[in-house]
Amino acid sequence: MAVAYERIADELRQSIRAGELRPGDRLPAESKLAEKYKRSVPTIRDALRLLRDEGLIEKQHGRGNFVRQSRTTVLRTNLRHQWEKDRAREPEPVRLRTGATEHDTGLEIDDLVFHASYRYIESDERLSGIFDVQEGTPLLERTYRTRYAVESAPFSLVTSYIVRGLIEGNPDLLDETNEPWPGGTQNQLFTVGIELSRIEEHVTARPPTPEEAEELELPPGTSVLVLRKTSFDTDDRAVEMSDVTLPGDRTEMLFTTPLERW
Amino acid sequence: MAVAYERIADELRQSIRAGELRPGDRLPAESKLAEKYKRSVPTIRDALRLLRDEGLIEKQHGRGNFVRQSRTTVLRTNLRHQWEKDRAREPEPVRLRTGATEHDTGLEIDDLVFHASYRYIESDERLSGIFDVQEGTPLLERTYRTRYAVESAPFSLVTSYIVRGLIEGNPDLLDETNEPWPGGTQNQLFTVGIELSRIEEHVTARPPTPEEAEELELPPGTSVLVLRKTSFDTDDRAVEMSDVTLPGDRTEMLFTTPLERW
DNA sequence: GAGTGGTCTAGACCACTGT
DNA sequence: CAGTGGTCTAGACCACTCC
Repeated sequence: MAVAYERIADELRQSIRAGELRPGDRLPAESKLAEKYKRSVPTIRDALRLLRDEGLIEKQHGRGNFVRQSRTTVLRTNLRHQWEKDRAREPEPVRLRTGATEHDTGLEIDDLVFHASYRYIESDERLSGIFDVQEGTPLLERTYRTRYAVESAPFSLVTSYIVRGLIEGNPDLLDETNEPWPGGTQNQLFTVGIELSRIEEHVTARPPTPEEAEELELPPGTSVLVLRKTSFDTDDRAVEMSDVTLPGDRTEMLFTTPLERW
Repeated sequence: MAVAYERIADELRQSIRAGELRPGDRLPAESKLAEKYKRSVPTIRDALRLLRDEGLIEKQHGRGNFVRQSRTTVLRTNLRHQWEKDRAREPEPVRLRTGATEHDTGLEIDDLVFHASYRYIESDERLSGIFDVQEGTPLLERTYRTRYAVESAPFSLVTSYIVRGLIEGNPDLLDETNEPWPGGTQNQLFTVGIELSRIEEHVTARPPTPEEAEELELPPGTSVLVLRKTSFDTDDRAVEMSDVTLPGDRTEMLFTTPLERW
């Protein structure tokens, strides 16, 4: 026989799955549940923690425990890369109209709030391995935050690295006040004569660091998806790398792999 | 000022990150930590739960709290699809030699243990939408578990669906005792004249259900990666769909997107 | 059997929310 | 202000591991 807090969690889980408790509903107060199940409040809290870790409920200090609503999910596809490449050579008015994120999500530019900051750093061991340069080589580090205008938490944290020497031919690329750059990184690279041939995306999931949980407003128990995107030019040289952190509870990724015909 | 259990967690986290506590090391007993920090045992346990949710420590009943070792991670790439397609028309001796998982991971067939079971079901609303068939259409449901020979937990739970009518031309495909089928699903489809043109993979992360946590031996607080793979034939018809559940703490996925040249 | 973590009690007081 | 969850105490007893 399962222990008390598991049994209580089972009963509440059942109520939620059966729809007796609907998304947004408040659960009875912890003290009420303690009376009902004839257990102490800490035991009730153990049961509720189980349900929270399963993503079924959400605790709100001073208000109660609520059945969770799913947040707006963000779709990210790998078709965006070809789309962005096609767009990179279009004239500025076309590039201004929409970006890759809007292309993926079907949103308008005005629905999104975007923030960028630039920093100059020197290549460390990890980045030197990726870009095949000596340690200490000057890099441009670009940090991006994107969120819905109507929500407070960003849905992606992006840190992008690029070898500074590659883009110095166009001083506009070194100035963060030019962000958001119409046409994105592929257009930026196009202005210095670089064409991409391939994108690699490395995907893992892990628990958030406390800092990530804070910034993404992640409920405890939620993972982050970590995507490392590396762009290769036509000489098969890594020219740009981005670390992308995405909230696991509201991100969907779609990868399409075409196959050669027999 | 942070509360007591957060402050204790911070100190322990710092010890782990600094390497004073190394992977595999046992932490002092909870009662010892309670003495050291002059707090009650439940407060110490709150601190340890934080670290467990961050994946830094692992609790072992009756033994102690241990700094976590990372488990063997499993790499899954989308290059495997083209590789599997190329292999599908090879003669059986070639197909027997190795499978897509071994191709991705660099392992030998003997390193892996594989289990399959078949079941006949009728199409529900969701599956009917994917395969564009009427509800109630007979489907073959195939369930797969794959694990390392030296570990007890599988690293993938796969449930695959296929419209039965598509594959009835080859009765061998309806018999689970023929698994593992050399050359995989793409070779199976080849035997009934089906060629794939495209694979879509839909990736999300979420907390495991209690059943998944049990089967994958996931420590509490770990997410699962959920991959829904849909295979399309040369008429752009969905011919096979798999739900793949992967442990988030030991799975890496690599997606390569080739770009058309200017 | 000694030592460990797991479950549980019956409270106390604090912090936050909404009226 | 009343009601809610958050933190914390100081124990008790149980279950598991290892010697």
